[in-house]
Amino acid sequence: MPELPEVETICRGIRPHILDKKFCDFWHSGKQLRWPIPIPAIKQHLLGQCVSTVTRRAKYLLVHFDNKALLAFHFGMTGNLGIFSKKYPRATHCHLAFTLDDKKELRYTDTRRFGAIKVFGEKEVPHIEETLFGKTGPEPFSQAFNADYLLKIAQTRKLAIKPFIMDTQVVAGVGNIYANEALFSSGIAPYREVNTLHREQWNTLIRKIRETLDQAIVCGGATISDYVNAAQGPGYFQMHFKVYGKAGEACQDCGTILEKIQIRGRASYFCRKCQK
DNA sequence: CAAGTTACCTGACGGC
DNA sequence: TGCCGTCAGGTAACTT
Repeated sequence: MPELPEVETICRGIRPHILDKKFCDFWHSGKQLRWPIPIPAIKQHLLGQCVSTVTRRAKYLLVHFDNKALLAFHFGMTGNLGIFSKKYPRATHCHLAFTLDDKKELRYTDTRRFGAIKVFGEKEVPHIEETLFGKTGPEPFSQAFNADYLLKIAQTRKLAIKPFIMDTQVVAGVGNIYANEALFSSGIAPYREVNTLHREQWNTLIRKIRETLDQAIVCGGATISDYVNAAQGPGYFQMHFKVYGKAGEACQDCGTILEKIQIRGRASYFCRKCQK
């Protein structure tokens, strides 16, 4: 899916197009996403309302309305949002479309339908930090994501570092691609058990996770497979991966052939010499 | 409680 | 050409 940088890119891309616009009508495909599309809540809380802000939390994109209601999108593996002219035919896997008062449409597409859409009314919104994000860890750019925190939660666990940093309860927004990239940049092997990492390594990893995500956001989100940014163009620049998808190629730092292994069922790419 | 496995769904790709 | 297996950005419900 869109990992954090892609969600951030979609967020920044659609924000100027929907800010202060009214949600006048909607259409849906009738297909289920991870959960059913909440038709009654859309009618009750969103129609006739204007967008006040558009934000991101973890891998969720959040559309806030003047009546305090909230529309939350999760993109799963293949979800995306875009602004289209009403005349432009809907894509095959478009599952939800909102007509705005400028006659344009905000369209959600999702080939694999692993994504999710939730609506919260005014009375539910104050509780989403417990309901929607109750088990979600700190944002990677927040002060709460620090070495003390990681040392504390890692000391009793023997999990490999890669699934650990991909765990949304540990830190929000780091998926498979950027976990691989940040670990390479940190010189830490993906299978390294978390209770063996020292404070200095955690500090390096925190810094590299932030740098990796930040660079990807600057690049407009990675351009991979069917991901297209909210402006419907490719990422502004091709995000350059150092290890992801590069098994069999030479490490850019030492020339060793990069390897691919499975960790917890996820493809993990690394350099055996540079990462310990 | 931690950690491993499976399921959800479609499409692209490689081998035969 | 087509059939089959494998794999893909994520998450949550299972089991061990």
